[in-house]
Amino acid sequence: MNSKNKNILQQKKRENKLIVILGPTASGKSELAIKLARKFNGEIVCADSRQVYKRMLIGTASPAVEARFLGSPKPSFNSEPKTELQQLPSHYLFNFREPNKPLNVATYKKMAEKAIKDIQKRGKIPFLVGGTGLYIKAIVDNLQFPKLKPSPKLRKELEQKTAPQLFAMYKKLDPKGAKQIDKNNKRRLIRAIEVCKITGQPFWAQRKEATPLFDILQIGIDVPKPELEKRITKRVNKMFRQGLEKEVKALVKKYGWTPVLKNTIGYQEFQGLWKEPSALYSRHSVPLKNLISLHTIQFAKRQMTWFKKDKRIAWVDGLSQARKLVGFFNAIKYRS
RNA sequence: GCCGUGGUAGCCAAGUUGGUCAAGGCGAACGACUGAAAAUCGUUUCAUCUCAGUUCGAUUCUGAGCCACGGCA
Repeated sequence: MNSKNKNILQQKKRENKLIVILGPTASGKSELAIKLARKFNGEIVCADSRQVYKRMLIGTASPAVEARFLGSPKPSFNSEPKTELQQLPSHYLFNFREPNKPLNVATYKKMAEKAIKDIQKRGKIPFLVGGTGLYIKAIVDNLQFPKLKPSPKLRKELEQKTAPQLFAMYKKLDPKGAKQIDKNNKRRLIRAIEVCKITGQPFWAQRKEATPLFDILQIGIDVPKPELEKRITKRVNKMFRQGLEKEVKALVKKYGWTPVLKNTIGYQEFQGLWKEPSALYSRHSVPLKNLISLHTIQFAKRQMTWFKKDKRIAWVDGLSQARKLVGFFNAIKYRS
């Protein structure tokens, strides 16, 4: 290979970088991402299945609460000095989707890839930041989803059946897959049946990865469990102070209890609590806070279970990050 | 002090007309995960208040004690 080609290759590789910052909730991902992005001329792409939604800022600890770079609605966040705001890196895929229009992995993947490429084209470094394991995996491993949209009709029909019935159905359609599938998990069974029925092919054969589109470094933030739990409790308290209850009420008023709201920690817990409008805060806030903290802690555990499997992740303890990152960034800094 | 009710896992809670008893839920630990993923699902873990009596056998029946709750004083 001559040196010219080599150069082009190298150039290409540089243009292809993607840095992923992941970890459980409340581990400090956003903060780290903003710092790094500032330092290395980067921009941030959301990898969080809840921060994509509009008006769900406080309960998802969206970075849009701290700063208004995405035009978050209320003037209460307005007090940040302008210079601070201007220094904030651009954020993509935050706070953009209506909570009554659920986003899913496949759609997310398309959007995120587009955003990443766009950032790269402009010579900046994309930082993919979030805690949704599947969303990150979709990008990192370039997951190829079966090419069909979910069919609400079929799903509704299947929803009526019991898990054993669904399993029997699936077994007929895809005997191989049936051996591996989680046979009590209706949600998975329904999807698997859906794919088989519509495509006429076994579901298992359609779970594919492709070569990654990017040159990726995954950085995980590892916080010891007791400390993480403390941070979570503290953050839940903060959410209430910031007006979580108001936020939830406004959402419910506008959209009703949509699936997204019912499936989000920090929101779902409010269901059925507003019989007398004004009484809530003092009466329920303690048990409510505890419940939300508990669910968040359990969620963090699930996130870690997912992330721990991926041996490519470089774990940092939140302080020694810089050192571990230097090597990776050298190539990029070199460039300009 | 008297009367009543009750004491089953870290918490809530079933049941045994006496038979290797010990459901379930929450929690906890661990895990899975390809178009709902902050979702969904799996595995494991832990118990009969104490002492005595009746009995082949007591978690169940009897008595005493301790504790909790409610009522009356």
